[in-house]
Amino acid sequence: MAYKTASRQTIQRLPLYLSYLRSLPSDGPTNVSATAIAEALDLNDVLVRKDLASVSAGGRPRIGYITQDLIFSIEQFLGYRDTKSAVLVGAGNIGQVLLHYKGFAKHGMNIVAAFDTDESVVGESINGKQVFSVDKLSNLCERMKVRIGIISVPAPSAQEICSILVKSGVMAIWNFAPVQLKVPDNVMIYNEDWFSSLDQLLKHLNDRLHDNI
Amino acid sequence: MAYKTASRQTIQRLPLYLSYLRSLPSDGPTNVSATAIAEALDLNDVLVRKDLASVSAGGRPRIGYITQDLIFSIEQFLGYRDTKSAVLVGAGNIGQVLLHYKGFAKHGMNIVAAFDTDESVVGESINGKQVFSVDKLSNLCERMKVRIGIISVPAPSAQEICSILVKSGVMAIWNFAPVQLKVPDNVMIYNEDWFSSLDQLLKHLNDRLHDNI
DNA sequence: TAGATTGTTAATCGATTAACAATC
DNA sequence: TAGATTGTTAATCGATTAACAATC
Repeated sequence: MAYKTASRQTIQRLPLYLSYLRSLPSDGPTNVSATAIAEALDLNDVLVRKDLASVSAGGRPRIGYITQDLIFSIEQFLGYRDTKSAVLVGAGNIGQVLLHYKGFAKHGMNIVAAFDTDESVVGESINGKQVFSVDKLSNLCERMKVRIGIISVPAPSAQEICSILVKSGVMAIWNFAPVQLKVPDNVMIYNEDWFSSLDQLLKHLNDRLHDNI
Repeated sequence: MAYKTASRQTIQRLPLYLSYLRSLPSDGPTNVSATAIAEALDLNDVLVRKDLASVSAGGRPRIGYITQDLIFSIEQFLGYRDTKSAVLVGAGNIGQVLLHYKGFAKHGMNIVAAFDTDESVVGESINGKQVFSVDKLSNLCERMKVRIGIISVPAPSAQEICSILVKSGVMAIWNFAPVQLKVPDNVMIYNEDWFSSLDQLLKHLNDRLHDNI
């Protein structure tokens, strides 16, 4: 199969299409048109067609795409269809939220273990996931060939944990600590930066309030 | 003062500049060049200058910008310098994390009260913020002219809470529930969509793993 | 057939980068 | 002065949208 690529923007929209397609009634029509998707999501229809072209085998004029095939293609493209293991470090507030999330499986990610330094949490089991001492982190990652690390520790410890993860073979890090982590070029960092969207919200609100004086 | 505007991208970068500027040693030089900022943040220097032009009174050739003035200008532009009140609805896991966050004040936002339906939490105080029954939500928002609502309730209740907030005069909503909320055009929604960045991480990891076969 | 829909090619748009003159 | 730096104007780049031919 030719290797398909997609722009960052396209990858951001694909999950939207997926959730729309999944929301369609299962007893409804088996086909769906790019025009319909575009209208439902308030996007340009050509844009939708271009995005879908980077994922699917293509639709048919007058008919559109076969809904189920499209769902499958998007899931496959995004990698939802083969499960990847992840470790979570920091079983505090945010860590607990993540450990309780049920949606990760649908996205093809499985948290196999949690880690913390706090002795009172170590040994416990949260939503079926065992919490280990951070001492064990490196060893487990290497043994299980874990490629995804989730960092939900306080900011001051984040870099240290990050370095351990990288040394243990982790290739992608999902970072919830408000720190700019330093990693080698071959490791990907995704920062979950709440303040970024808050800042935009506040900026726009501010502008609106001033306009209305 | 002429009304300054900035693109969405610029607004996203301004907080980066701010955090870099704040990180500079206070006993160091009082000036900073766009070139230095650009290098530190791995950006193009002309880009930085353009961004700063939309915020500040301008720098001087050979000297650069006065660090403190620049910090002030960015804070002012982003609206950090006048505090806005917010209410938080849903004092569960994520809600607790947000209530404990200390950084909001620096961004000009203050959570004045929390709300929940769970009787066992109502009446309690989390990090100095009182938790009220949701019944009181509408009344408090109107009385205190609150313009920001933070939704951290489970997905099924999100739309209902959202409607109450909108009816009570809230103009901007920061949504942590994984739901597409419906609001009038004049209300701004900012979704904190964890899955979006997770999807990109997983997609890239997938591509990398396949490349290396 | 007529018309809805796809997919492609060209035009537009906005953001970034390059080139360069102005300045201290 | 020489050179670092700013800010502006033009070129480039990538993404979106428009126009349109192909198809069922």
